[in-house]
Amino acid sequence: MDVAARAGVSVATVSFVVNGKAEGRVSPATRLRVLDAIAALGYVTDASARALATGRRRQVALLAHDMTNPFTAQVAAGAATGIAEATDGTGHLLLLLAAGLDEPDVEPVGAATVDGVLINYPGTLPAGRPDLPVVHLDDPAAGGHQVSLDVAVGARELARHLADLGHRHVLHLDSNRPWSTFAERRAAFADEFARLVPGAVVTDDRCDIDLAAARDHAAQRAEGWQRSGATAVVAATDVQALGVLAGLHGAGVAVPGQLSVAGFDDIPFAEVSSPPLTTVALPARELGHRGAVLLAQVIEDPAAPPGEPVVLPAHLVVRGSTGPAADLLR
Amino acid sequence: MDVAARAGVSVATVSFVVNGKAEGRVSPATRLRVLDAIAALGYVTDASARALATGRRRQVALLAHDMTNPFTAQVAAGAATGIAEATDGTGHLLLLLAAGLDEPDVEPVGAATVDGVLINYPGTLPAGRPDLPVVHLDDPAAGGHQVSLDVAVGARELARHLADLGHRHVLHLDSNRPWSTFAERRAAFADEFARLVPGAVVTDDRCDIDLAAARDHAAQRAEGWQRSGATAVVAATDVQALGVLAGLHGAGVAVPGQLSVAGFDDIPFAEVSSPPLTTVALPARELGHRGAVLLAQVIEDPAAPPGEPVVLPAHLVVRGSTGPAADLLR
DNA sequence: CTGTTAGCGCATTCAG
DNA sequence: CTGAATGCGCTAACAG
Repeated sequence: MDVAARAGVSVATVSFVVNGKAEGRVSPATRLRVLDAIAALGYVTDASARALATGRRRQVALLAHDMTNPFTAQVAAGAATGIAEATDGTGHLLLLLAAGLDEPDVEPVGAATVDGVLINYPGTLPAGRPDLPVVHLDDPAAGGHQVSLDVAVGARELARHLADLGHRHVLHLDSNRPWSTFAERRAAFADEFARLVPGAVVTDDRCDIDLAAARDHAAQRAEGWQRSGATAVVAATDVQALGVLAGLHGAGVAVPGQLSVAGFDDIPFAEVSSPPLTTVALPARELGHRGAVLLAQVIEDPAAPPGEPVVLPAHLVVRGSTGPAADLLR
Repeated sequence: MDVAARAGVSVATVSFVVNGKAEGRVSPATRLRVLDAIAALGYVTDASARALATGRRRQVALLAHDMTNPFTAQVAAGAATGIAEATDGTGHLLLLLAAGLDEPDVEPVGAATVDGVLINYPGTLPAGRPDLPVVHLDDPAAGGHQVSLDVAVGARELARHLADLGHRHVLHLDSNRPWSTFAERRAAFADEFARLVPGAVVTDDRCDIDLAAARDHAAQRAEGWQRSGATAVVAATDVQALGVLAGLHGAGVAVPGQLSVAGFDDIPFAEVSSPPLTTVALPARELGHRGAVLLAQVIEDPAAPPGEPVVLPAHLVVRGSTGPAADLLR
């Protein structure tokens, strides 16, 4: 290092001040001299070299299926602040392993590029590094460290809400992805709904988690749904629910007049649709945040056993897209 | 390496087959033997060590202001596919330097963690590494390598569209960020509008690029806007336009009956709002994609001069939020 | 076609 | 309190 030369000290000394371990090792005077030299030379420590020497990559990855999805984006934002906060000073970076809707590229995880992984893509687990710190996000079926959402509570609130409004037949529009969180949403809703209203019927349908897909699907099925006697549709995600809203609007179906609509997530756009969407709010940002903090701990102490999974509350947010069952009005 | 030992070869040989440079150097037989050993031992090459040895980090960063913004998310998605495609096999990773609305953390760029940077955050430039490959996204004011959007063309189309509908007074809701792309949007629109309609008036207003902020702003100003004689509002971004739509709806203002609304970007949600948003479509995904491809080239050959900036076309998409000027109907 | 060797830039012992 | 030496795991010349 020429920084050492310029300051007239050894590389070790420079290393100490750079890493904040100068305390009790380096005299304040030389420390300042080193700092000056660093500033003068515009020296920046090489992350790769440091990683090689320490074994810490100072990077964590977020594995998700689609950054373009508002929910995922919120999780990412939360994870970013969380990891920054938890490793204050050490500064871990967030590596996004989520591009399009297709399989994410897990190779970098194997390539020892990261110290840990946040997984919000159920079923996708990094191979080749069995002891890599991992925390699962909203994947109750996964083992190990995880932070989840209590979707069941919200789903039950939604069931009660619709029951109170006089609905007896609801169409459940599920996602095409076989993830446990979706199974849980459906089960909790259907069970509670059946418990609450005698003779309740929940019809199942499904489509991709995609605005356009949901819109087209709804536009096409709108008439069928109504003919079947359904007075409300509950979508597995807000993206789908908003698509449904658009599809129904296009088909001339009044919401909530003829059909009530609700979703899960409470993404920002849910608040500004017309009508505003009734939805089970899931704390995406906090999910990411808590997950990152947990991951930082696991990285710190990989040996620690999983412990109780963190469970974040979900609750129903009632807005304008749900109203009295249409058949009551006839 | 124990892989070398297990295969009975030297580390160099292993390195060759791992890096696909075995052609003409290693016999197919030993190559297979090495591959077997790798598989058996579950060996993965250490990215840090490789980076240290080669000087290539195999990572690029995307500097943006808010991953939660749909436009940014699309840019990121495009960049991810672009970088993957451009470096096929070499596989660069995408590092996201964008969390909340606050200043992104540029430190990693300085820490030599990346081979290059994609900047979609005008004004923010990585310090300390003057020769780092950089490509600017949609920042016409920036020098060097860049891929931009021809927002002016779209803005003029929008001006013509509103002029044709009989609008003479439009309120322009700008962003609070002093970025050249926004200045260009406003200028191109206002100039063309003034050229097209005699006595045209464009009133300026502004608010944050935030759904809730725009909604509240619109709800509060709705009456004032109308009293001022404005018959249309053009927002700098779709996020703001959608917020305005919600705010006006809440205030009981009919769109496009009393006030027409238009934006810029054509984010996915613009298509499903009610009414669907008329907007100047900006190819966000391609912006990211092309930017990544360009960056890969610059990384490949840093000495090459910038050349002509890539300019992507923007065009108006007319949907339901714009209609005849209200004063014509009176 | 394959093995040997010298760093890449830094953090960390161990002596001084 | 400070300096010199060692190695992290890998790649790229260079020999053989």
